[in-house]
Amino acid sequence: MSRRDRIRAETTAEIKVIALRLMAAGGPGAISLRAIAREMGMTAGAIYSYYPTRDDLVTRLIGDLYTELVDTAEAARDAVPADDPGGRILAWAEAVRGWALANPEGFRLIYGDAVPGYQPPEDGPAREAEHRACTGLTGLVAAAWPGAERAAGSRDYGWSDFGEVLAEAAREAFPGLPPAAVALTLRVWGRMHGLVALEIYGHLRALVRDPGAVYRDEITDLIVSLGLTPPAGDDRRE
Amino acid sequence: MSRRDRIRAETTAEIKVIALRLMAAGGPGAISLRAIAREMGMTAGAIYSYYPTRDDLVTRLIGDLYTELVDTAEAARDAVPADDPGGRILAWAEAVRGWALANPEGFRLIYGDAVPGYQPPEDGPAREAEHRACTGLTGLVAAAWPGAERAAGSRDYGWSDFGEVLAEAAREAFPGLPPAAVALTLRVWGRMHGLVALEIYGHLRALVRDPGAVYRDEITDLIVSLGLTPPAGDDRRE
DNA sequence: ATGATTTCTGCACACCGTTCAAAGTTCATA
DNA sequence: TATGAACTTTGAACGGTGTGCAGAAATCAT
Repeated sequence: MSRRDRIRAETTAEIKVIALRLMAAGGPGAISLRAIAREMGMTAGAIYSYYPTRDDLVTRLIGDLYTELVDTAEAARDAVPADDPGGRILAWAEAVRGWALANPEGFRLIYGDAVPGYQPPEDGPAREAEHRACTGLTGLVAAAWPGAERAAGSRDYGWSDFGEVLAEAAREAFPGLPPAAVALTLRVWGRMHGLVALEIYGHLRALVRDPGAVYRDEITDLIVSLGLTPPAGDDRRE
Repeated sequence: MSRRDRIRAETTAEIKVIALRLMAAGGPGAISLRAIAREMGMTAGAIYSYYPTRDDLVTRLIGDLYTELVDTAEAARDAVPADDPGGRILAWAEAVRGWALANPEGFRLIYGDAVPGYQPPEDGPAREAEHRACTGLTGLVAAAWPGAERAAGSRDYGWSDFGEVLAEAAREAFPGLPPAAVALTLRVWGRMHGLVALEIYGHLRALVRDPGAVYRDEITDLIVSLGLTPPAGDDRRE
């Protein structure tokens, strides 16, 4: 690796770091090539040597952030013994919410309108992270299977109901798991996502004092509905 | 009402209509004063006679859209007899999702990043519509009470846990309803919101062929968890 | 040391929201 | 009906944005 390659890698990374800082400070809209270049003592045009366009930079950012989010969730899950599937679900959910609260702009970048006109690419690190998240959630549901079967509803799903990538991955990672479990996984995802999205976008701010308590109730109910026993948290508000 | 007032009202409305069309066509980011003025054969500066700033226009748009969404949901609910609370919940949920699919950019405007740097005001039509939505949902939960009590979790909530406006409204509209029911209402909201948000923002696109079926399963499960009987829909996929 | 490759500048273009003086228009009133 | 006030619109300006491109500058391989 030549000296120039090293410097190039450093510059590429520095751009991303500054972009992240700008985003954390002023929201996704504050990510401007000119502002980045200004902080680096460069001209805006110079950035085009590292990222072909602004959206590519945003794409990379989303990939990094999503990966970080999934890393956090996986780590939280793995901190709970595998023989406590309910605890693992709660850990995952709380990790996601915690990360979202700590990185609200990151959450918006991942799950909201990144930038006006931004179109997420079909693949790339972000999709890969989302795939990891999906697999992780499927694992949580699989750990509750077949006890959770009664929560899966009576509709009969087939593998053809799902995208090839997801179906393939689910069948390989969790042999014997029926398609209905994957549908349930998506519902679990939605359930973990809903309240956090509302909270991050400020829709709960004026309504409830401790959104975390409501979220915890929701996840606890989710765990119970999967036929698992939720961790014995104190039922009092924090 | 003078002639000038009439023309002014028409112009004010036309600006909003064009803004809506631009948004539907190119997303929230396509709402530009210059583009609006261009379509109206005016100059951008002229718009400032009608809206003090661009964000005010967006705020009005959000108010209109949110009101439309809540109107739709309420109408769908009222089309189901009151002695079928489960059916009313399903109707509300499906109406919300249907509206979101028909107006994805509107949904983004309401529940996502409207525009980079946009800060939603504390009050206004949007907050009022959100308040109506909240009340509507509380009504749906109230209709399931006290049967739904077991879904409310064991945490003990007090009225002080909620915003004054919400607490006041809930106590007045549904006397005797305990605070725990309001917490449950927020959870119901989150549950209705999660999958729709994921779908609108494209996170389910590559994963599942018929997100509507999964959503219906989720809402059905929600209805059951409230101790109600869901409408007897056919269990087959559409 | 030379030639190729990469990086960066500086300028240009087109777009954006916003402001403002001046011109144009409408309206109420004397 | 004439006049003055109120309102609307223009057009230019300012500062901001992403994006291209010619050419200068720096770096690297040979």
